[in-house]
Amino acid sequence: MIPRADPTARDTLLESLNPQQQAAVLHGEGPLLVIAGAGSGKTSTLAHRVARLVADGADPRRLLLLTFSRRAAAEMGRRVERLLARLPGPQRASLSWSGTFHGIGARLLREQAECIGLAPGFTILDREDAADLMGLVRHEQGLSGRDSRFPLKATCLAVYSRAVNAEAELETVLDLAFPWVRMWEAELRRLFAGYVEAKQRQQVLDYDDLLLYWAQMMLEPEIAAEIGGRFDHVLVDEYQDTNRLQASILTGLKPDGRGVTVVGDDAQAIYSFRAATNRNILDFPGLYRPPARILTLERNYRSTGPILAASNAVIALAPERYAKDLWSDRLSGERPQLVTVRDEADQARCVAERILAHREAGLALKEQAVLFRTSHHSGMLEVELVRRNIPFVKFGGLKFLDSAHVKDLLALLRWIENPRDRVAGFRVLQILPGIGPAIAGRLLDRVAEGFDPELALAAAPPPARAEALWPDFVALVGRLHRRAAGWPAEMADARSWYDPLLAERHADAAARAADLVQLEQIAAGYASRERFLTELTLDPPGATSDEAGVPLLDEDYLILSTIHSAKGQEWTAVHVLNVVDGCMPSDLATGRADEIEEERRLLYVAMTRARDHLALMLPHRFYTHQQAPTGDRYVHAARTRFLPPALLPLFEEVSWPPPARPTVVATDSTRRAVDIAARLRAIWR
DNA sequence: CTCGTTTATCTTTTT
DNA sequence: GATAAACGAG
Repeated sequence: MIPRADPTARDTLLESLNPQQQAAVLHGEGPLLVIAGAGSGKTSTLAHRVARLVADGADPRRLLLLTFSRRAAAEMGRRVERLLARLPGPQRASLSWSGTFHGIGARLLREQAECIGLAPGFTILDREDAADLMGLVRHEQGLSGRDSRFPLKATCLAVYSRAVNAEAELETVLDLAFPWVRMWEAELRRLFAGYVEAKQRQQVLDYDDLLLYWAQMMLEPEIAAEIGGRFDHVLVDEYQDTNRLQASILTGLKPDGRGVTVVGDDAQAIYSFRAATNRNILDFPGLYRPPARILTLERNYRSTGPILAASNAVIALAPERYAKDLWSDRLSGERPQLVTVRDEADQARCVAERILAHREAGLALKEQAVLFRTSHHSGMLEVELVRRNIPFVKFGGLKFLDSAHVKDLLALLRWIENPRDRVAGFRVLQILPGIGPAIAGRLLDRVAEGFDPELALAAAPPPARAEALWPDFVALVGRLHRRAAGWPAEMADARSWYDPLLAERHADAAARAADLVQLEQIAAGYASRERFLTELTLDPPGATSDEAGVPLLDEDYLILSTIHSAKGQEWTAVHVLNVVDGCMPSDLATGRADEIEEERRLLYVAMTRARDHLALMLPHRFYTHQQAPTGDRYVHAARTRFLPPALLPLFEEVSWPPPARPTVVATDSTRRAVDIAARLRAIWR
């Protein structure tokens, strides 16, 4: 039992908080719902609550902190650690149960595997691996080919995932979210059954299984009591982004709501495509007797008055939401800007220039961010930034783990860790020349039957074209299987086997080999092969930058991020790209009213990331990526429907390039000449 | 059977 | 501009 801390520690904790925040921090044992507006100190309040509980004697090892996204989890963990470090008294154990739902789920399942009939050595499929497995089953069931156009493996996985996460019938999911594959219902059902069987046979779990098995496990009264009893408090951040499955996990952990705190903001719900539902927030209070207490944080500490006014106006047009009015006393004369540019190329140039101007004015690149709806929207800007030597880090689109060579090497490790993992084995065997799907399949069958993959492979007739490489490969499998070299030395072993093959397979082998060196360095940071594989799939390196590699932490760099990945973050200056109809709302999401509402909240989230400076970019036309055989390339875009004329007075409208230039037709070539000059100068910089 | 080439289709956002 | 089916040469 940790001794009660003295009351002064408590007082110090509360000092920096406003009365509403203090109420949330001091609230006792009953269920608590905190509705926290953007920039209202939500994370901070939750972190303070944790610290307060510890100051009052709670054992930090008996606290469970859950979030949806990895970034939020990391941020929360950091804040709590900092606060706990400031508490007086002997060194305190740090939080041992803090992370994403998926991460914590993986830990609990690994631990409880025996009790629920799960192989403790299960491996986890990331989304692409899961899609590959879906593709395999899809092929086996004869759903490929024909004159039919069966949905792609990724689409199949999306449908499956949606059904699982929403705890909904396939029929309903198809009607609501995937009407264009409606006619395949029977085949999809059969496919999903096969997919689930394949996963179980191979002892692999996909992301959804981490929640699904966890939720199922919580239905067993004995296990539920044991696990729930480990935690005195369960705190969930970003509750608006949780889905039915996650809500049922929470109920399973703490049926009576004692010690449960959830924090969220329905105005920032942007994950309904993942089956997140605002019903979780709305229904939360009524789950308990007496109902949960509701506290609202409405004071915004982040943004200036004009930025907040514009953001509030945008969200105020949403037909349905929790009533909540954010206010700020951060005065400023600067309204957010609506910057009209000709096209995406100009948008890239303009944003780059404005960012440099901010930096000239003393604002570090790290204090600035560029946000966009989809990952590829930043493509042109990335080119422009590289050209101007502006370092940046991009969040949202993974490249490192997605690249073929990295996946190859990881597949090898995963297959050794779990020889029944067919997706991994399939991939590994086909690295060898002369081995294609058919031979690989046969070899995998042999491996699955035996206990020792080395013996199974050695007994197999070496495929003709792979004959020369075969003995080395079999020996490597044996060493890895027996863990001869130990971790992380096996990583080097595997890499030295793969390196020469890489040279044959790819022209740019040098760059790829460098990636693998980096992977090996990352691997060295993990205690074991199993931990490495699990944690890398659940928490992959989130950022990619240009080929130069991820900048060192102390360097200055600009942040590029999808709006989804930007949630919970804030910057002094924010640019939002493509605030036009077709991008926001995305023309893929203009089907149903609730989809459009989610896009509105997305814009709201983007705008409320800004502290002092906010610019929304409006290119007059933008390039659509080969949408249809109609071949239309440039689309004329209008300002997003979320900014109707009535809201324009809240913004300052500017256009770029400034209209000062005489409007001769030749402006085009003049400006191009200026760009080339800049490029030439940049060569020597 | 493998593997390179050719053709038609579909594309968000995250764990 | 990636993915998957289909074709054709070894």
